Amino acid sequence: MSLSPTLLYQILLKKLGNLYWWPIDKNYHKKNKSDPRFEVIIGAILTQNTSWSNVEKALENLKSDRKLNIKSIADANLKNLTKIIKPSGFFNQKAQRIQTLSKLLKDKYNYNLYNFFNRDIKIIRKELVSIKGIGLETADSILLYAGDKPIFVVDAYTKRICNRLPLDTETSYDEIQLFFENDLSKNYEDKILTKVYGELHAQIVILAKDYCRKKPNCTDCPLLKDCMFDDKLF
DNA sequence: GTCCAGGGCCGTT
DNA sequence: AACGGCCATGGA
Repeated sequence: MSLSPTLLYQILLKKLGNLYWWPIDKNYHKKNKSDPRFEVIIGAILTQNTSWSNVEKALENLKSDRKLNIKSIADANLKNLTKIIKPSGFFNQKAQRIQTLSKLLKDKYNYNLYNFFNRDIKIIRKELVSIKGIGLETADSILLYAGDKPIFVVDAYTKRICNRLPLDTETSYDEIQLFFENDLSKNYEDKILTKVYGELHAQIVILAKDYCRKKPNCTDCPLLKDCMFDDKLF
């Protein structure tokens, strides 16, 4: 029998456990900290084709300058912002991108992420994708990890794993996303779907980095028994 | 030194 | 629709 997204999730959950990516601390007010949802939004853009360790450096720079908030980035001098986020790479485009989005949150939503996220998922997604520099994956990462919305994020790793296992799905972003969501939503309650989608995406990233690499490292792979890919032919 | 990272845009075919 | 070049730092 072939692998389904649900079975994939169950296997990875057993082997890798919960990864708790970008957990949103809802008591951040009491700790006098900045809104963690905004940090997730900025992180989602800074991590485009970039290792997370580099993104962390850029986020630390923003924090130590007290610039990790909507107003500071919206009103920042673009050249200065570029310098601050330099370690994240592609700094010219990324500075522009985080400023464009921050200005939208400032001008149209009055700095209020509740106003921004408390709408239909598809409407928010369309608005995000209409911003130059925010594509489908970045938009969905923001919706899932910052907006707490049940939407499955598809990345290059997901596509690679679908090809290798294989998982029987089409190749376009939206088709792959629907393939995962249709299957998982049949097997899990609505109220935990956001959690399931968030964990599975994170688990797939770990799987692809540690085992299902470009040059595959199948020894000790959690999916060895369930995978049709033959690394001896590679 | 080489490879690659939790993409997206733009131009060409 | 699909593909190539480009953007750039830092760790393995």
